Amino acid sequence: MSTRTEPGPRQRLLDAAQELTYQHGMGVGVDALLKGAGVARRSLYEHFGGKDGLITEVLRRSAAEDEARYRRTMDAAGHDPRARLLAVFDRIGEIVAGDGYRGCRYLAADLALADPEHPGHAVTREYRERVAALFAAELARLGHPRPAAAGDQLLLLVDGALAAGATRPATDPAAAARELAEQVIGQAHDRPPLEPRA
Amino acid sequence: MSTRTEPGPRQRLLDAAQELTYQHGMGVGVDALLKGAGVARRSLYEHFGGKDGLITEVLRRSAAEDEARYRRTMDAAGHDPRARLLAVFDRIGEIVAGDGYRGCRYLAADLALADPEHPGHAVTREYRERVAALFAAELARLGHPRPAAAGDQLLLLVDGALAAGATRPATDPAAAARELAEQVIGQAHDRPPLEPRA
DNA sequence: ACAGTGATAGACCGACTGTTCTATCTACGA
DNA sequence: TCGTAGATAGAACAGTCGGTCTATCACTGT
Repeated sequence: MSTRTEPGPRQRLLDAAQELTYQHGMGVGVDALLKGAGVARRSLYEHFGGKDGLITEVLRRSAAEDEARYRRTMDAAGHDPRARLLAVFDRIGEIVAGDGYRGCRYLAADLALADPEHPGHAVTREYRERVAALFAAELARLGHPRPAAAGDQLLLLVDGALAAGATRPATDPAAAARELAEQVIGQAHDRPPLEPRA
Repeated sequence: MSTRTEPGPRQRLLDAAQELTYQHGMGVGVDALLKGAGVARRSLYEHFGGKDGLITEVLRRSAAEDEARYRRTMDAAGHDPRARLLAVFDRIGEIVAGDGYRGCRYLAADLALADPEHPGHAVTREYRERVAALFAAELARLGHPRPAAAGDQLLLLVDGALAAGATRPATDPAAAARELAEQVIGQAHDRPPLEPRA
């Protein structure tokens, strides 16, 4: 009955945390999150149980958004699986060139959350599986002999490009990854099916 | 005159910090570092000026060690540039499969040190340039038409494999990266060979 | 009119942060 | 033997951490 004129504390908290954890890392203080959201301290603990809960929820929402973005980018590229996959790397080029780009949020989260039991890890893991499956589905449509393995390769290229985009932006990593992605995709056409299940 | 029977506080501090910052991230407390090194509090500030100085020095030393390791791995593979480059990916496969593997230390440092002015960033940046140059030199020996760009591609594959090794170890990312590295290296010849090597 | 609900502000907590300090001990050189 | 340098232990600093608490305000439906 609200959420129309104003987002409400929970939404504001998620929005602020999504932005602040990305810009300043997972180490941002609770106070900064509260001030950024304009929200009472108590609201955080009532809605998310604590900082870890908030972070996990931020990762979950980001992952859903980013997966949807992948799908939209691919859909905008038409029906040809090859064009759809390459469009991903073009999009990554834009993202990496953006002003506020500070590296892949999920990789940063996995590296920063030292505790392997942190629920955030499960979120990032499942997100990667979904993206890899997204790629594999296109490759399967192309008749690729190893769609799953090649999908993993594409995800590796994506992660590499996102990492290099943060550390060596001058080398145009998205274009470099795109070139290699073409090789991966090309294996669907002019390469014999090697071994089934390598 | 010393350093023979016992490493001395400075060395012990570097050793402990190298280990602890990798295992628990850059967020480890000073107390943990001191306890891990068995060193007095004051020694840290006399030798390194503070935690940031220690971290920077740890990155510097790690980078020197890892660059030397790259060279050793390549030298052990003989003289053929192709074999020397691929040996790197085989080595990464071993590293990633190791028990204590927790991701690339330099990428983690860049993502964790939110302050872009932190001196650690310069260390990691120069390290990556040296490694990329290392690759480019081998590619030039192979007569690759774009050794610098291809060296960047190999570094992207390395970073992607190291990242995926931390987040999706079951997908054998080193092998996936190695396959793509073969494509990069293969461009040195007039015709892309396309001969499956797996 | 009134209780219920959810949000607010902000004091407060113990634990921990990086840092500075004094004081003591030990080893080496003059 | 004495002085100095370097290392030690550990108290203490102000600040921040994540989290709990009380109290107040605004809105809602009955």
